[in-house]
Amino acid sequence: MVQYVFADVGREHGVTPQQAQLLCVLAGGPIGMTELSRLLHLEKSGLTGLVDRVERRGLVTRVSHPRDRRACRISLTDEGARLCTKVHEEICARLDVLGEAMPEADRRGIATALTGVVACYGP
Amino acid sequence: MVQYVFADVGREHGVTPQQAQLLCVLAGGPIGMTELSRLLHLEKSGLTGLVDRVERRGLVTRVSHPRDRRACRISLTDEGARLCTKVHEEICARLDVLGEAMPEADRRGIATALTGVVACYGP
DNA sequence: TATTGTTATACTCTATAACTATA
DNA sequence: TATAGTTATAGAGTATAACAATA
Repeated sequence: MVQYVFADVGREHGVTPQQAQLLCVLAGGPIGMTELSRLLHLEKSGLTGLVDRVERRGLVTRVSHPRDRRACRISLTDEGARLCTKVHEEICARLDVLGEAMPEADRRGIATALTGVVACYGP
Repeated sequence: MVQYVFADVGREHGVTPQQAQLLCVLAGGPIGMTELSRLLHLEKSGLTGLVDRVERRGLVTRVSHPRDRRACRISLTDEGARLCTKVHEEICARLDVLGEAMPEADRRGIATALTGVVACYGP
């Protein structure tokens, strides 16, 4: 259900789930291709195309690394950052609706437990 | 993380996440294309191709409806059922490992709360 | 030599629109 | 007319392998 919310909100803003995920990861600051491919569980070759398509829409740019001329870092443009914020807010709003079906105590319990799992096994 | 487990296990058995999901849905018994497209949040046109590819691998078959000659129902083959069981068990095993990071009480609390949410909003 | 990122290739997934056959 | 499913088309996602440039 979370995936469907992600896909629906993204589609309404003209981005695919993978593109939305890329934007969300970049919200924390620019990242290089190798690190991105690790975070997104994607081969670098596939990432090249994904970044190409999102760059073509003006949502990210490749910024060349000052000291390593092989490398680049992917950075959100202003438009990309705006879209990212909007999509993120909307996803959270719809997920909050799902959360209202359960008692406050359960919500907090789940948050705590899952935070622990992610801390152990997460990215 | 659940998605990654799903993808990893599927790949090790030669099926994509979407194909694995199709097999899992069919584990409950044969289903028609229209109903399947609703369950999988897929357009019928896309479903045709998905079923084609899985059928080509001998994991499902189209069974024609006895009374409505337009319709067919998709059914797991013996091989498909075997693969489905194996993949399902392996996914559960790996997710159990994640669950071990949290106390038994949390696990049960999450199961109960999420079951409630799915009952409200799920498929 | 190892690493960074890209290109080439081949499939798979997905949506839209137009279509066939049957009800 | 309405419904079940397919075909056609176009774009997007993904893995593998080979590659170029730089460290």
